[in-house]
Amino acid sequence: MRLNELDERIVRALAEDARRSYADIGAEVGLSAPAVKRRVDRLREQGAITGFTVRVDPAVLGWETEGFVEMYCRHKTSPEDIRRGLARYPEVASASTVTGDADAIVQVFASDMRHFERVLERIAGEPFVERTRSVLVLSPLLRRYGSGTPA
Amino acid sequence: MRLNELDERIVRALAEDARRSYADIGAEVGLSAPAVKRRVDRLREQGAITGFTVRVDPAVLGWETEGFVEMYCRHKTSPEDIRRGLARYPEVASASTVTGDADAIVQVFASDMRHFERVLERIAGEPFVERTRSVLVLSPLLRRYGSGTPA
DNA sequence: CGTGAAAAACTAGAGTG
DNA sequence: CACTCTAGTTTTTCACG
Repeated sequence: MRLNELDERIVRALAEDARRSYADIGAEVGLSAPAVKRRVDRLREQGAITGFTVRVDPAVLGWETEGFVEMYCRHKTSPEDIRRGLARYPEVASASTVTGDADAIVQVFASDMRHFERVLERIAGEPFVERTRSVLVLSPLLRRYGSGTPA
Repeated sequence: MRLNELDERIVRALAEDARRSYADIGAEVGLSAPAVKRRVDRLREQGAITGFTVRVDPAVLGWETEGFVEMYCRHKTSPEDIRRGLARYPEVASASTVTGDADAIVQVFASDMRHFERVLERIAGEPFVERTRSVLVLSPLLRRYGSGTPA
């Protein structure tokens, strides 16, 4: 599915500021407020827009420690198994299956090193996990588009 | 800076749905709508909340190909050099310096494989880059908290 | 899609503990 | 100082053309 130009401009406006009024966005793209709302509603129904969220400074919420965990899984582990297993961790901000040696890359936020270690141990103990390899984030350089901050 | 419990619950509510009304959030945390608004305003002033954004299915916006690029940099490359160098790429959603062999991990979104390859070549050609190693995302399993989608 | 009216939400100000 | 209450304003929402 692709969006037409109008939908894309609306999404772009919302990405910059999701609390702008429909009338305001409409003035920018050349539509009335109800027309903008109708399109946003439709985009939500179609799953193009999956929600609205807030961009937060991670440190302020106490998520001081961030890392990436490469997961090596047992044979015959399905992506859905991994997803279900990881969904239970609030510390997991994102996870994807990937090409290369590892099966998945998991982005983890923790309050401190001890917390990170504890999460890592629990993940490594999941039945579908063979082993893990992780790197810690030293400093986040760039974090655009509201990228991954736990709540 | 740390937040008190009330602020944290408000932020958590907004992270789930940034368009919930103040009154609605207030009912959950035990405050009136104006009280919630005042706290949100203050959090924005303090920089704890940096904005509101929309969660979008990347594929719908034409970002079909995602990958992680490990960067190995020349000696004496500062984090700030890396940041400045990568900030010019709209395809770069996030970048962090990390522990381990590589110096930085960069998350890249591209429209397709050819586009991804082109971006990778340009990044590898940056003067501060020695070599890169990249993995492609096969399927995104989990993407919470508005995690990294280009606009 | 736009218009216009009703309902809801926002927000500034005043008053209270 | 932070809250609630109140009231005016703006925004959202929906029916209709």
